[in-house]
Amino acid sequence: MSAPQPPLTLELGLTAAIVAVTGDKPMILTTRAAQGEATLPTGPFDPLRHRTLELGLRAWVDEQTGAPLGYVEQLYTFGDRGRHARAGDRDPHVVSVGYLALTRASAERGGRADPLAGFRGWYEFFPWEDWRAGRPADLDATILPRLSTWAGRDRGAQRAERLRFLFGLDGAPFDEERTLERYELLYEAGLVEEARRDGRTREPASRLGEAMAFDHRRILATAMGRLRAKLKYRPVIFELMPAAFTLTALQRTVEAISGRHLHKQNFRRLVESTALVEPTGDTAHATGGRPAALYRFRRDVVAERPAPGLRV
Amino acid sequence: MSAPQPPLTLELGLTAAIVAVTGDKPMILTTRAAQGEATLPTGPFDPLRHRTLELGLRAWVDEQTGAPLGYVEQLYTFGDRGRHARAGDRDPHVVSVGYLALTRASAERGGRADPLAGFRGWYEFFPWEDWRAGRPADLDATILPRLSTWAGRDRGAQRAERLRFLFGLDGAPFDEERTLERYELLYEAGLVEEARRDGRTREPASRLGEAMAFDHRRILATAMGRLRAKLKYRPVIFELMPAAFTLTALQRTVEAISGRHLHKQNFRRLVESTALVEPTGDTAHATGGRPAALYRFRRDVVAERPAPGLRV
DNA sequence: ACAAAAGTGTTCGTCTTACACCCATGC
DNA sequence: GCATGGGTGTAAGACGAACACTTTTGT
Repeated sequence: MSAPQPPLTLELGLTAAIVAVTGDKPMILTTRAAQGEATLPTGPFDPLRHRTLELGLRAWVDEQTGAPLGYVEQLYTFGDRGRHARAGDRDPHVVSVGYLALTRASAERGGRADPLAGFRGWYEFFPWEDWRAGRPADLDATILPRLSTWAGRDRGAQRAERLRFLFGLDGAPFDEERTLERYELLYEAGLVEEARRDGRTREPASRLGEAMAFDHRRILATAMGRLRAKLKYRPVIFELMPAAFTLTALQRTVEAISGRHLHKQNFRRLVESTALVEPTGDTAHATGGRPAALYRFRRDVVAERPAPGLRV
Repeated sequence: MSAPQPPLTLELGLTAAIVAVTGDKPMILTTRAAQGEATLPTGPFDPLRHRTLELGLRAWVDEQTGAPLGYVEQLYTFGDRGRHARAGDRDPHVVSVGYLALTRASAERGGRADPLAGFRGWYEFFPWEDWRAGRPADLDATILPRLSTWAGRDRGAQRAERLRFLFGLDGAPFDEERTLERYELLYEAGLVEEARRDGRTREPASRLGEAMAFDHRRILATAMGRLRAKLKYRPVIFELMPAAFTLTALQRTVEAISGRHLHKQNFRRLVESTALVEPTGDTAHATGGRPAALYRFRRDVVAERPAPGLRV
């Protein structure tokens, strides 16, 4: 910490976006930095203890949160931690590897849970990504007016076209997978708190969703987009479901993740066509109304074979 | 190098799969390790000199090979360099970040080219991935018989089903994007040289494509799969084309990358529907036959907007 | 019996796939 | 004038999107 002997140490950090769904709410495991901003759980990679990056990640997530991770996928490696390292820097340069991990909501409380950690709804950080009840209110109220001003400062129509394309304006289809691109557009336009913090803009502060520390909201955006895309070609949704579930519950979960409303009949036909589930024989007696048949995921079908997802 | 003072240093290596296409041959830039096996070009990441990983990559590739990189995309970060680091290891632990990069074949020869470096056809390393002239001959001759034996040693039918699915057996469609999964299956089955080298098998040697040093063939497989997938939703193919090209040349390039034969008429309609190209007005007078109209990529359409690819 | 949620059958339009033919040039 | 590759129109089929209605329970 004092002697600047080796030129610069390199440290590898692992940052995880740990996702669960409760009811119709997609959740993300966060902790809280000193400044009060939410952070994603982060741990160091120690090559002495762990053979691979993923094993290292599983180990410290288990130690710190007790959340048993199901599916884990590497997202991206970030080498630029905000600023450029300079000769003479005594802090080690941190390279961080972002991960997406899925866990079941019921298993939320492990033994040794970090008291600061907790699951939060991910749309609190990305209110413009929830289109389940149609176009989000925030969008027309605050986001689009300010984005239009920003796009207007562009000589060509490139910004305007990008805006139209990414936010599904005048007839353009909304592509829910482009979460990261939307976040980056808002960052460029100086409308998210992170852009102010990084000194990229002088725009007045605006609460466009809650900010996160470092570039963690960017990592979360990457995770959301990746998960939304993955749903369609891999059966990862079942990592978020309990052992037995109704088809409506499955649909609610897919809707929660993808942020869009789905057609009930088409969804059911789709699920049936994939043959990924089978009835357990039991029924769930809901609050009021007809009881629903319970299904389970046919793990055997997928075990060793690349299996399809739900192309919603 | 002698005193084991800091517990273990971590080093970050950048490994690039640099792709070009000449005529109908997809090429990969390789160099040669001491043992004679081909390697992908690799360089260290120095956080003092470069702000981001990608800038670091571009810098040393430019220095060493003179190849001007167009599109660059991060693939994956590998933490396990074959074996587990142990306390007392004096070598720094190397974590490597794999990249896919595209360059134009014509620009192949830069100034300060490494004499050992050169472009090689990528199907020399992956003969089973070239389905342009129908199912590859090697497949039925040597690969499938040995894989069938391997699958037969499985009590369930999981291996057999996976085999059927990945290699497009009896009616199953061949999915050209699953390059990595096919390579990993061959590795598991002990049929590639790398599996023998890692001590994973006692199978007799077999020349199933040329082997590469370290896990470089695995990185190349990742790059191939990613590029094949990317073609379909981003206009990256034009990074491999000269400024002006005929539609047939474009089709040959797409076919070279994706490893499949395409329908001429459908390909043309597809290209037209995307509006990604426009005629230059000139024609190319080929060896024999009707001259072909030349086209150029409409860079303006894509400049700032997420644009579609060629969904072949 | 009535509300509330589960569950199903059918039609319509678009997008993909395939086939067969004509055109312009060099030798 | 014929071989060679360039270029196009049209029909059949597959797939996804939208629709409205019946069924079964709890209160």
